[in-house]
Amino acid sequence: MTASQALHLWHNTALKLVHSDGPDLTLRQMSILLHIYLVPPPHTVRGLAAVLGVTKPVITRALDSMGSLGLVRRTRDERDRRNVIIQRTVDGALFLENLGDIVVEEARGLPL
Amino acid sequence: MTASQALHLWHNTALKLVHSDGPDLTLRQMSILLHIYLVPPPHTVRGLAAVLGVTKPVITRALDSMGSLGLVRRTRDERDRRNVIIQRTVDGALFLENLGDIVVEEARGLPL
DNA sequence: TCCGAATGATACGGTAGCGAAACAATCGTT
DNA sequence: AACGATTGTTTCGCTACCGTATCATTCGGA
Repeated sequence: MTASQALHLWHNTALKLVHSDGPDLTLRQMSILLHIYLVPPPHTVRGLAAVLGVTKPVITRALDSMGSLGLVRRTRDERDRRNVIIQRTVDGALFLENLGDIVVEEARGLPL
Repeated sequence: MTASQALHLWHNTALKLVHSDGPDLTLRQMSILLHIYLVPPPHTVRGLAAVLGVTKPVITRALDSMGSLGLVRRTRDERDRRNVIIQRTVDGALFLENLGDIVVEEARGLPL
């Protein structure tokens, strides 16, 4: 894959995401969501903050937003009640499934 | 490319963008920037609004933001002074060059 | 039991985005 | 010259995000 192809792929995919009337996630929110769904659990606020290199309130806010969108769910860790375990949802999985399909589709139609 | 690979590609790239202390562009801003640099000129506010499917103030605001970041430049169209021509800059080209390199690099290291 | 450490949430002031509507400048036509 | 159409910008009220600092809860060891 060349740099030019990569930019066209990013361009076409971003454009489709803008066109779709789905939720309008920040780059950070997108990163968090992808991390939760692609990396084996458990996921905590502190862990995500470390991985993303951002402060904890950023994670809390992102979980608030995506939680009210139904993309993610919070549960207390019963073994250490200070922790919050972030869990996947059906809607979140569908959302990312759709994203993956868009990327694949755009990659297929790329100029050589 | 499989959907899983696509998601990993998106994940790794988004993560690198979050880590980098570069400008934090919205998905819409990213779309606009890519369009300006990948599609032959001329580019106008109205044209971009139509392509993105958003209102004109969205484009004006995005150009304000990215203009002050040096990623984009505005010029009056002297043949029809109602139009504003959006032009590329060296910094904008460098920014996207870097993005392309990140995507290519991440695509290379993808799990099979 | 008590006290420091750790985790996540909240408060605060500031910035930036949004859509809808109104505005200013310019053009083309009459 | 005058008028309507077109283009881009601005304004308005609103929502959401940011980092810093602080708070509440919980844990674990002295």
